[in-house]
Amino acid sequence: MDYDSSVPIYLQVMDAIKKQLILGKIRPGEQLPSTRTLALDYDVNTNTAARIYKELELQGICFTKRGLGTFVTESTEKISEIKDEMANKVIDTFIQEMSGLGYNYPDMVKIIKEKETK
Amino acid sequence: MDYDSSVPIYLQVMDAIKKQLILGKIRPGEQLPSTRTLALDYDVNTNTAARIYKELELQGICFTKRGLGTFVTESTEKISEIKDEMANKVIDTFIQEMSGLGYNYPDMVKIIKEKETK
DNA sequence: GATAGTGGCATAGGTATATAGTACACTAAA
DNA sequence: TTTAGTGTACTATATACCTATGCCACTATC
Repeated sequence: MDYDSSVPIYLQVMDAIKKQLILGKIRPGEQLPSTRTLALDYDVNTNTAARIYKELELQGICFTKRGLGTFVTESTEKISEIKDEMANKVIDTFIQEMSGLGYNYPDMVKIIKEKETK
Repeated sequence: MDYDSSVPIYLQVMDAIKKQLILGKIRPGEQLPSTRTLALDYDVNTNTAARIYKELELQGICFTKRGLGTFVTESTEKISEIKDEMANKVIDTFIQEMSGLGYNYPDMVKIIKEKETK
């Protein structure tokens, strides 16, 4: 995985995991890799891996059983909630940025449709 | 100005200045505020203000006359170049993020049109 | 009980960002 | 020449992030 040096790594990995959850590549209730394995998978330090799970737990996305491992929430509602939340953030950012650059809604729609055909 | 703590301040101010340029609020060739004034305006340190102009100069957006001040480039082509560059970055990021969340082009268009009516 | 695998914690060091404060060099105008 | 305003440079400090390393506590299994 390539990292954008202007964004903390732990946030980028968190987003990557959340996307896997949203796309169904990780199922509800499923056990996540151990912190040490995650560290290897994403080429980060074990402390960073631990932080990733800790923050995801704060967001209600996973839970931890000490001595056993870390597991994804079983709540499908929570997962679709996360999806809406992430999508809204992306959309709002896009609209705000484009407005700031002088584009209006029809401009945005037009641009996206043009991109589609390419 | 409110700052997003997850993005370096100097980048956020640079973007703000570039937007003013794109929207015509700053004219080609116009003198920019002094580093000390910029620091006051944006509530940052003088060193950070100096860095902002230094980085903008690296991007060809402004130039400095020592002892006189910092001035915006007179090239209108450069300015429209910057606009295209910024817009393309925003658009590509949007499309990539939304695709990663499982949305396709028609979805995106639909969402934006919905936002417009609100 | 011993072992392996899990999360959790503590210490230390490095880098980037931002701040505070000070000082210096250049330019134009009084 | 003096002054005010400009950019530039330097040191020091603080914080966040990331890494490296080691150790401890819990759980399941042998």
